[in-house]
Amino acid sequence: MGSVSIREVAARAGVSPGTISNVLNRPERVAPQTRERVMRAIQELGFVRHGSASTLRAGHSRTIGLSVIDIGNPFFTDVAAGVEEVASDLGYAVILGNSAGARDKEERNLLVLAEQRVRGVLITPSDDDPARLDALRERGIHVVLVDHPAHRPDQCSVAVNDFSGGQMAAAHLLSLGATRIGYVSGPGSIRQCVERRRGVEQAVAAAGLDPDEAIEVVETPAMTARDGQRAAAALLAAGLPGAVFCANDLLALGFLRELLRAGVRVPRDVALIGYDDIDFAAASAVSLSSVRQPTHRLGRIATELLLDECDHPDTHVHQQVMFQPELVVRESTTGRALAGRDDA
Amino acid sequence: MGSVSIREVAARAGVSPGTISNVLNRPERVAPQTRERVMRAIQELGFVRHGSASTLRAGHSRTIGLSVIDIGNPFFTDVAAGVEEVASDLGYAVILGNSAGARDKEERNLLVLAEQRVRGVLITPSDDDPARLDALRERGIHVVLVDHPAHRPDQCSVAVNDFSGGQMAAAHLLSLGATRIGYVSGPGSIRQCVERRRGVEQAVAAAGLDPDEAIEVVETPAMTARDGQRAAAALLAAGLPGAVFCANDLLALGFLRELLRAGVRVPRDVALIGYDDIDFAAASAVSLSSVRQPTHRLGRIATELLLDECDHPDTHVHQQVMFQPELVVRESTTGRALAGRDDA
DNA sequence: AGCGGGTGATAAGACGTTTTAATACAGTGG
DNA sequence: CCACTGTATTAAAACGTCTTATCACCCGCT
Repeated sequence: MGSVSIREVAARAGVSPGTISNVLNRPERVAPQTRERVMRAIQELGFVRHGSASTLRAGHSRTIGLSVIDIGNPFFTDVAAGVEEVASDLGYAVILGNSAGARDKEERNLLVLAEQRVRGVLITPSDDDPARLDALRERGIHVVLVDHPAHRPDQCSVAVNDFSGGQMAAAHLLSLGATRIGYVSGPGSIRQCVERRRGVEQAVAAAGLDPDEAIEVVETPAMTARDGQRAAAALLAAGLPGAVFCANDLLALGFLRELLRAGVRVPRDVALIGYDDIDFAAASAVSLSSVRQPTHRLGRIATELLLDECDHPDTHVHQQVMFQPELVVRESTTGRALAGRDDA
Repeated sequence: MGSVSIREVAARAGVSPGTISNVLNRPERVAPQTRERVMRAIQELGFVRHGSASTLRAGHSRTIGLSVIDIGNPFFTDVAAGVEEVASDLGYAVILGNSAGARDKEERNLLVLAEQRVRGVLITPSDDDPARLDALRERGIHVVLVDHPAHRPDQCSVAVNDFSGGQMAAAHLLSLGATRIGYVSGPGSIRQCVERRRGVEQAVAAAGLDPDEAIEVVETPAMTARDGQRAAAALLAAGLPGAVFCANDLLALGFLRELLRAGVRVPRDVALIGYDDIDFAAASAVSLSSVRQPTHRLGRIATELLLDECDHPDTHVHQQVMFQPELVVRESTTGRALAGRDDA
């Protein structure tokens, strides 16, 4: 039942426990010969450092938390993959929390992270309330916002311009001759949904239309394909606009599916565009136009900022990074079959 | 800079530190009135238990590890969602590791988990070598295999019959009149791929064909859509069989995409079936036949087994759970448009 | 009054690591 | 031969919690 401690390694190598610790944490301070001997003892005994003891004494861990809204959404798994790459490279482990859009779940997850004394947290907040995050910061846990611009200059964030993305999507639909746009939004509490909507309104206004009349908004409780299906059913009953913009691709794919099931032709009867440009968007029944975000980079850069903040708190300067999204046009808004991603 | 310790809470509540610990861990042993007072002190001071100190002293944590092969695969995120639900309910946190199919990455992740002194590990091994897992068990870390049947009776596992699934898929293709089947396999090191292939061989033999002649195998380095696309390109060059079975849906979706791009009609020219029945399978350009697995349950049950093993080691009995997969027929093998999942 | 049993709370010693200050030692220049 | 500098190592004190044994107290009973 082998919990080998630093002590036994020390005995085996004929040195003091402190030296083992030095080999582990500042190898350069210990003579090559001793180092070698210690390494061998570690190998032979199968020693594995007790992370908790280390964290307890050192006052901080080599762990960061990642809190996302929906781990079932490829957007977030792409982000997570980017996070994991960087963290892993710098020797940090990642604890993943899925808030599923529920505020209390998010809160529970953050509590767990606080208990684990994570070094920092990457979070896509499920609402706009900064109180919880300030509480973390007061505990000495660094926080970087992901896919959410920081309001204040004393914190890091990495985001993509959602207003602009909404504008692009709507402008594209308008350029196809649409005069009425359905906007399938996620929960009104999610900032991204609100921003994209503002973008739509702006584009509609710029086209000389009245936003109140030209935009039909459907709010869904979450942002899954199922919610998209339901939204489509609702709009089919209420009167379908000739152009629809869904706040993410999962919604759009569900929406599309319901339309096809009902015999609606896309894009002939309805032009449809999603958001995120997840991999599956290009492969759907009618390939889906979308607004692409640099997902993977989002994760990478957020993690780099966070770990810089953790490891070099004195030289670190807070940054609010803002990317620009990119319109990707496919069949669902043009009818041109197999208009694929250029990099595919 | 608020690290409030149990000590300060004790002072505030006018009791000893030991009592705080009791309130936290065995509330029933402390008088309701004192408990109340302590709770208030905890609230007022914003105390958060130091997980590492707790783990160090108690000898075990409230954390489990989950190691998967590809977090970008919806199959695994579905599993992860199930895991997270159960773990969270029982007060456990989940540390997620993505091996990306690489053995050394998996090893690194397991090391991190061992350092964190996780209570147990749920793992879908990326190869069939039991040594690493035995090493974990020797450290007192419980291990449950996910999507991988245990060879020995002294460990828990939750799996789905891959042999049977491969058989189903192949039998289905054969029933359509195919005489030659392409099998797009993932890496040969992955057990699931091998089992499914064995199923295919069995089905082919049962149909009176010679497996060596009737089956064309393409091994891919990983199991992503991109690999599927490459496989399709390869088979297009080498001569496409009239029926193709991909070892998972990501491969199949990529495969499908490349076929359509090349002007091949599905299912008329090629019948195509995938595996896993991820959500996106039903929504693809030509909706994808697949072999459905009870993904979410896989995660839930594996976690229940693991935590039972952790929390009740004396009464726990090891189980090897084996589910049966289910054939889901859609357009890509029948041409019947919009043959959807019955629950959609 | 004395005794036994039960309940609640406490004191103090771990747990395994990191870190600080101290020590030993070899080499160098005077 | 001494004082000094540096380098390599060590001893010992933390870190915050849990836990074991102990203690104080009250109640009811003889």
